[in-house]
Amino acid sequence: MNKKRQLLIDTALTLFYAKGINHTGINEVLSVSGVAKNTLYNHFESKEALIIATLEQRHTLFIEWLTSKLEGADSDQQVITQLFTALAQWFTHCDPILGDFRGCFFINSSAEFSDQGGQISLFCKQHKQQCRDLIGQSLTNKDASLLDAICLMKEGAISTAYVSGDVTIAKKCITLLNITAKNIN
Amino acid sequence: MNKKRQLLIDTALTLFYAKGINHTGINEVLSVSGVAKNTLYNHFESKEALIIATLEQRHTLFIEWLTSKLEGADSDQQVITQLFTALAQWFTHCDPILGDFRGCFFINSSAEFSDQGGQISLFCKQHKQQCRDLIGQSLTNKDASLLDAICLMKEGAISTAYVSGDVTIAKKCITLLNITAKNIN
DNA sequence: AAAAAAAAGGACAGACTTGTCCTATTTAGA
DNA sequence: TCTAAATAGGACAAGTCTGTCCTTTTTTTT
Repeated sequence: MNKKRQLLIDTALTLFYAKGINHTGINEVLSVSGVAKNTLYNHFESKEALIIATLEQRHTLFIEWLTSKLEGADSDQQVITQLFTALAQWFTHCDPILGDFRGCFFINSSAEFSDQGGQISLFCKQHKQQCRDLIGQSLTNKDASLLDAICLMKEGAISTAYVSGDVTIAKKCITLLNITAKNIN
Repeated sequence: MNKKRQLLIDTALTLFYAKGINHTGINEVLSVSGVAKNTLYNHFESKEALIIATLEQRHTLFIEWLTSKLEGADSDQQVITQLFTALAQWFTHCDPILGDFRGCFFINSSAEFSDQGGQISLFCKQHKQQCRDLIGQSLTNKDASLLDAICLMKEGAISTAYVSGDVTIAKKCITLLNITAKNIN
């Protein structure tokens, strides 16, 4: 049965993202999901294995979300607009796919586990790289500078929205990046 | 004696920043500092009180560092150059004041404690606001847009340097922000 | 030098954590 | 229907954590 496995991943991801991984015990995942401890350890070798599975789940979800949001953009200006409009929706808790905004799950997880070079940090790094690649493919300007600017602003916006609580920042990025895009060559 | 109190804060800050707050127990702070548990709880009501004290310590240190790095800049272009050159030094572990780079202590702490509206999250938010104010005071262009761009890039650079391990990103910000600065009006 | 405050050094409680093991029950496949 | 796998439901071990309490020693102040 993969149903129990999936239920555990879904429950763990929700709790990990909402409360932080270290503040969520295995027992809480079990009581919320209604699954027995025996079953969890049949599917996952350890808590870390469950963490990795939640990272993979969130990664798949986020890439799907990002892909759909970038779809149909046929100019760099449109890529910028669509991307940061989508981020604004996420920040204001108006996105049904990504759920209640509590920052970036991967940035948060990297912060919780400062095991540099470890499995968790490595996964977060790869996630960011794939997001960058995806945005890069949507751009017609293949100069790396514009992509740099967009990704920097994206990371900055996520961090600012979460730490400073400024959810209006995503919209400002659109104006700023359009200035950059027009003058980068 | 404030010496013991300060020693506890220094030791805790070093460990908290290096390993994360949740992965650093009180007992480790005690054994590394050589202070007795009794003494710690005479100076601090709880672990959370010690955490707040380390945040205050780091805040003071960071503001001093930022102030010194922005000193003498008499153009916006120079503010940008000096700020991101300083960040580059920090990222490459070449800064003796801020110590080994492990991301932003405040972003990390916010990620660890998703107690939105809680004491820790609030302090992190205020720290970011004060950094913004300090940079804003150094700028001659009092339009908020340039300040927005600089702060967004700064947050993005810190996050990218830590999660993606790209320490070259700070230098790229200088070029990008100079484009923004020239075309923002 | 005497009195008071601070710190050391442990022991310990209580709660929490992950992970193992056992038996009974339910579910799925042959 | 019969068999085998999966799950439930606990008990439990071994470790962690924060925080309290005690006595003894050191340091500071009067």
